[in-house]
Amino acid sequence: MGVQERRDREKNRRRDDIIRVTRGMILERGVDGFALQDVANALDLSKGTLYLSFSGKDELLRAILIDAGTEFLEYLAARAASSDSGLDAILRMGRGYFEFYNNQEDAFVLFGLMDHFAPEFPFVLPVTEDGLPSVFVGLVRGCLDRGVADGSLDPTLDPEGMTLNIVFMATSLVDKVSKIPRNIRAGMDVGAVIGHAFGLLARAVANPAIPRNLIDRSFEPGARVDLTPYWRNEQ
Amino acid sequence: MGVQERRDREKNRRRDDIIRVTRGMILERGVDGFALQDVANALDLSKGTLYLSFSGKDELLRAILIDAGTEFLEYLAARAASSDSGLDAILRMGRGYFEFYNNQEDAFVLFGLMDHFAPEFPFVLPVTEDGLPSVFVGLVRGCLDRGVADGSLDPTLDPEGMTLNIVFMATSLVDKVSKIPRNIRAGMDVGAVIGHAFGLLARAVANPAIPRNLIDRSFEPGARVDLTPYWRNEQ
Amino acid sequence: MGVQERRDREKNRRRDDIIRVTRGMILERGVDGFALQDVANALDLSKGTLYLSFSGKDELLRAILIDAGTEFLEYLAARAASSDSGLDAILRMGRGYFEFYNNQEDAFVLFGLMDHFAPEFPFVLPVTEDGLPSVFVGLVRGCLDRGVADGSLDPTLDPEGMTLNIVFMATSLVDKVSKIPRNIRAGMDVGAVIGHAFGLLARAVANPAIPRNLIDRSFEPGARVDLTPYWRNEQ
Amino acid sequence: MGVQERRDREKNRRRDDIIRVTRGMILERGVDGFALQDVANALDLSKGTLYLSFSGKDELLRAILIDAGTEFLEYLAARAASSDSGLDAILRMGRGYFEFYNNQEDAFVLFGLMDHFAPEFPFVLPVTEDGLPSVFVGLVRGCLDRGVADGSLDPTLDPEGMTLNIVFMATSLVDKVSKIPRNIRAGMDVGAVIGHAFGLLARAVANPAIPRNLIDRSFEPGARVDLTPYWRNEQ
DNA sequence: GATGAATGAGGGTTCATTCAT
DNA sequence: GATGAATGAACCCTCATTCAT
Repeated sequence: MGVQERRDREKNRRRDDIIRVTRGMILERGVDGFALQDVANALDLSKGTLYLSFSGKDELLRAILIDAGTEFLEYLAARAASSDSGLDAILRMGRGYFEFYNNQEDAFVLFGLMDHFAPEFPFVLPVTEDGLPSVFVGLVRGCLDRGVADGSLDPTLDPEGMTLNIVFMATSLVDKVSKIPRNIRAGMDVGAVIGHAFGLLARAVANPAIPRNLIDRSFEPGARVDLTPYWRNEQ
Repeated sequence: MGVQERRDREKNRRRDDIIRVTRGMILERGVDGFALQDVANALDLSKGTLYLSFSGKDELLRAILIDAGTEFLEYLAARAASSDSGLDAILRMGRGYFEFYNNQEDAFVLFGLMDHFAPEFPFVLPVTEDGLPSVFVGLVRGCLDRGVADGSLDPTLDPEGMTLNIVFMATSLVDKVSKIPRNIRAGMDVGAVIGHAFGLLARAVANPAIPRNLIDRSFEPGARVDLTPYWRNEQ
Repeated sequence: MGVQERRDREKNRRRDDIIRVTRGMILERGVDGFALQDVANALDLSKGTLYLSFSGKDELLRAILIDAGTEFLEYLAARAASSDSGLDAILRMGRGYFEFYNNQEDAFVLFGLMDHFAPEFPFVLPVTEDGLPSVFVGLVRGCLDRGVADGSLDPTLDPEGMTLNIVFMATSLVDKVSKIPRNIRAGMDVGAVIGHAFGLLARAVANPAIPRNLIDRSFEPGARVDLTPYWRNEQ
Repeated sequence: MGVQERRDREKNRRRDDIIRVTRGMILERGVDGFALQDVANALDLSKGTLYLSFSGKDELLRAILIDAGTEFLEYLAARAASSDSGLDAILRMGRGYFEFYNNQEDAFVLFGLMDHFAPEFPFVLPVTEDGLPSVFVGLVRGCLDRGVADGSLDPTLDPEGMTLNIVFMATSLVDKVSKIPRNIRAGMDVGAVIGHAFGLLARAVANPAIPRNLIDRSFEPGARVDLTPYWRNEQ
């Protein structure tokens, strides 16, 4: 009993070690920039040992990238869920993007590599695949639909088209950041860039009755701005 | 002399052939999806001959991607040059993005691969490298400075920070598009998505006195909207 | 003692399980088509456990193939033993071949793989090795000697040379059948082909005074033909 | 001109070298008993160089085995073609088997490996594949049909069934021989064994009016026996 | 006795690059 | 200048076997 348990723990630890080292190599040298031999060496393992935890390089990469993607999307979904209007959900997701980058830079970057690794599942596609893409697309679409219904978003909005645009832009930013070499990234305020971009998006979809500067302000860290009066009046 | 000249012409033609074929292969199969042998075969050349025009695969790829980048940036620079205000320059560049994609999709896509291939020259960096990046950065910066000076842009704008943001977002979109597989791209109105994104950017930087819907309208194909009255009044 | 006994029984059962599963895999995928891991998985054992019963893959395969060979040869030996003349013994062994194939196709096929796996003990060799070969060779040789002595076989026969020929041809057929993929084998009347071949052999070695058609007839299933009058007369 | 020619010659020589060495290794150690590295080493080449002549191990093996098979079948076809009756054709092919073995032992042996290597084309199948199998099957079938028509073969013969039997037996012998290790083979009169087997086959299919001993005699090396009177009388 | 993680040698294949011709 | 044969390092992957637990 204890033996089995310990073995599982060891196995998980091994798996985690491999993932950790590989994550680092992906971030450092890119998906094609390292060999399994490198991973094995870094862990003082033989190459064959890696195959006990993963069926091959493919699965290893997928595991890492999908993990990162899932982590990211779950974070965003949680943010959106705790909102009280469609606009609020959009704003929260936007801030989430920003905050997630600052806290989990690596996962954010890895998330951006998904398309490179699995271009057959581009996140911009509104197609229903049995994978993560639809999660993000569905997430954004849900916020827009909700916002149009509750009046917090521009009533003339085309939810379907705008979903595509937002997803496209959001994932573009992620992709972009994922390809900036670490050392250069360190010298940039990437978080601020991302925040700005989402500020723009919010302004584009909000109910026009809401003063734009309030939207901008709501993106400032720790801000607590109540926008409801503006659009509730309109209803 | 005539002999020398002809030799040079031949050499250039050879070089162009190689570039042309390789471009196609990059677009079709990706940067890592083809071998030099494929290029040689397609041109009925021997593999070794390629090394007479390029010092290796690396240089070949660089040449192609930088060509594409140059072509793209020159197009944008020409658009910006023929403007009569900073805002107009921004709008022209935005429309240029849109139009260039529709007319020169390939170059647009290849431009987007630059970062993937040469991440040491990311376009987002405002640093002055001896390469293209500074061209784009300088281009955008010039428009913003001009617009702030002539009143067509938001006077409260921080030109340096906003340059970074715009370049970042613009190149993000390009990168993103460059990674969508051709067949999927064909089913999307990518041009429209790009157009939307730049519409948002323009709204963000324009002088607030200008009605937003006029800015939007100015992005419609073939539009001729005169925005000058609004900001000239303000001055 | 009881404990020891039970342990032995368990050990034998384990060994038999391994052999059974491996047999199936050999027949299904060929000698090189499976890994020890597959065997272990099929039995819910660990790979290492297999080494408690067998010193390695080699010994395991040997055991299986030799088992199959032994089973086959014992069957033939029993058939030959219950005969009342050399010719009868040959005929019985021939029919035995045929019948064994129909009843124990798998063992027959595995028997044929012996040479492939252990070509150093080819069954055709009349040499006395410390293995099975000599059993078959001795079996056939015994029948021929007996038949020459009792007059049922062609008196001009060279027992030594003919033994070689018969063993060679008989094992050739077995080998051949063992390499026909199962699905194709299912569509052929392999038993009939084998029966024909042995009919030919019997005709070749019988006392010429015996009408050939009677020999043929004696190969028909369930036939009871008394050939003794013909050669007894001759004596 | 001369350059191209010489290059081709060199290339062919290289290819032939590889084939020669590989043939030896197949005969010595079996199809699975050697690695491309061994071949490369034996020729003082790098492993990669082999890929200039063959697309992989598969193609190399196929080339060798199919070459051997073609050579063998063409030899037999030529023998059969120069016959003056169905029986004669059978006898000639039989002697051809025998002679080919003595003269071209290696090709004979390699021919026998075809099934092992490409079991999807077993020679025993009368199916019409676009490959060698049908050649041999068709060859034998043609002889039988001819012999039944001209009276030299047993008129009660079932050509279709007998074709299968003969092909089966003939290829069985080839297979068998191909698996005997070279050193052991050297101590056996394999040619004689093969000759005997075909003698039996001939006796089985010949017109019964022909004395069997004459058939036997016709298999002796250099024999010139006219069997026509016997079956011509019957007609 | 049983486990299964770990090994490590080896296999086939690809490809950018070199260099004698 | 042009060739293309040759290289050799790398890469991913498989698997029989060992051994500490």
